[in-house]
Amino acid sequence: MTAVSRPPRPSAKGRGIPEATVARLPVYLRALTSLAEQGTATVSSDALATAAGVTSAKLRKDLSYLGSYGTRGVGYDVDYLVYQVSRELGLTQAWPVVIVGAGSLGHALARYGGFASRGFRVAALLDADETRVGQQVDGLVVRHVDALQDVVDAEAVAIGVIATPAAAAQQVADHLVAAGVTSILNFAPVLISVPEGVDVRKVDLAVELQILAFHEQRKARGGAPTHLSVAVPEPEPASGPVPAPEPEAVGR
Amino acid sequence: MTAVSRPPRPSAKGRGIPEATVARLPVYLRALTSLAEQGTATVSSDALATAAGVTSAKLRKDLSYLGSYGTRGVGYDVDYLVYQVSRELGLTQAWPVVIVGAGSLGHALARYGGFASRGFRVAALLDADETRVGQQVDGLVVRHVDALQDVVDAEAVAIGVIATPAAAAQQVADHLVAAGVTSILNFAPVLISVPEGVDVRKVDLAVELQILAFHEQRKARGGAPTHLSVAVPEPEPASGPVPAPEPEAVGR
DNA sequence: TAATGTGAAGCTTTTCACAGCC
DNA sequence: GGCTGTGAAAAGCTTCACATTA
Repeated sequence: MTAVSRPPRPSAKGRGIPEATVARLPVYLRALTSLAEQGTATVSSDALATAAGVTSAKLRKDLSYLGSYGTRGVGYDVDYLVYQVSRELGLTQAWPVVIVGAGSLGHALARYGGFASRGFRVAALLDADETRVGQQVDGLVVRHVDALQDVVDAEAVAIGVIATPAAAAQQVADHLVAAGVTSILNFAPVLISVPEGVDVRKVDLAVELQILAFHEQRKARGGAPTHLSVAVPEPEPASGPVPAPEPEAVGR
Repeated sequence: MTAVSRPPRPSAKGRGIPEATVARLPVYLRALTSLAEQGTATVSSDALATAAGVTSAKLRKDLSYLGSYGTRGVGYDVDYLVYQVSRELGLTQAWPVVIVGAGSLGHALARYGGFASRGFRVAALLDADETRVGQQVDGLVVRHVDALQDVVDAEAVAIGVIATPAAAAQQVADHLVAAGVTSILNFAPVLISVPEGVDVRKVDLAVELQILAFHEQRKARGGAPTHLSVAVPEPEPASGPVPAPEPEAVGR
């Protein structure tokens, strides 16, 4: 079985914040930061939930895993909650991050402003292609991927981002792990396998679009969204494994 | 209450594929496509599950929502399953997509190869900045965002991608919706609100990194991952809403 | 015999609704 | 009076384990 992502067992019985909650904390943090910038001092669970796009019950339950940071009858102190959520997420320091792959995606990531403002710092932008090495990207110089170990050692990098083509992703992941990186954000459209103890998260543009397409198709049922077929090969059921005739009433 | 994303009620009782399953279908499709390219004709749930990074039980359960496309004692016909999953996702046609925002992210998205090969086609790359209009990106010419309505009408675009700065995102979303787009993939780090019936999915780089940071921090507990503090403001509990002294044994 | 398809059990997440506190 | 914090119920998702079938 391929080892991939291992969210530290959510239900470590009692202790531990549910994974679903962890995934929403960054959203709350962004909403809170925005409120703080607008000068809002206090916010109710209702108002914050609206700003974050969740229900107030969910928000309160989520925050309750961190502790009791609100005041009944009043709400939450924005600055204080920003601090608590940041601390919980481990953002009391700027994490150095190494990006491997200086193609257009790597460039875009390196130039992404939300990086610096939200707890991260690009320690290096690396590429295996000599023609890209030396390129200047937003004050950063593309270095050869051979420098990976040096970068990780010098800056105690724990998080790596893979922005290479799919074909190179596994090898890059191996290098990252070997160099000591223990968390990886993978933009390559391929499953990478890593040893126990290394976390991997995946972002796949096509997957997101395909999920949208699924729902879009259901809305449009009948009204063709485009003109004609283009993508998929043939409907041919191959040799003979097709039991059901027409796949309609799919039901359980 | 802000209307945001509305996954067509997963549990429409009996009918309908669970949202969690829908989100994995694209992953299965990618694994299947890869197997097909390698010339594999038949695959067991075990092998496919490994290739997709899930358990075989989950895979079988997921596929069972689509119908009975396997053969007991044998497995699944790869080509046939590719077709069935594609059809379920609505990928029997190439969906035209409009990208708004021709900054480095917009460029990267427009040049993303996985786009064309996985069911989508960039109908247009738009930007509000006149200095970007006319730029050539991979055979595509950046057009002014005023052309949005024309593009949507001419190519029956249903899906839009927002790759603008956060400040412009809501306005762009409004324009997309007004033009007739009913599915939006939002890369801007801000919550956009849209009317009922429009689906929104979000991709936020910083959120993904922050989730990784959370787990990374837990692993490293004790071993400082970097040198010192940089990001967050002050620990000051503000005026007086702090009930708990030290936030440690958070437990329920 | 080998591997799918699926009820049923177990777990996680969400929602409800209200006691408790400011 | 208003709003948080949280048990309890409901819904959703995953895993188990095995009857079923080619």
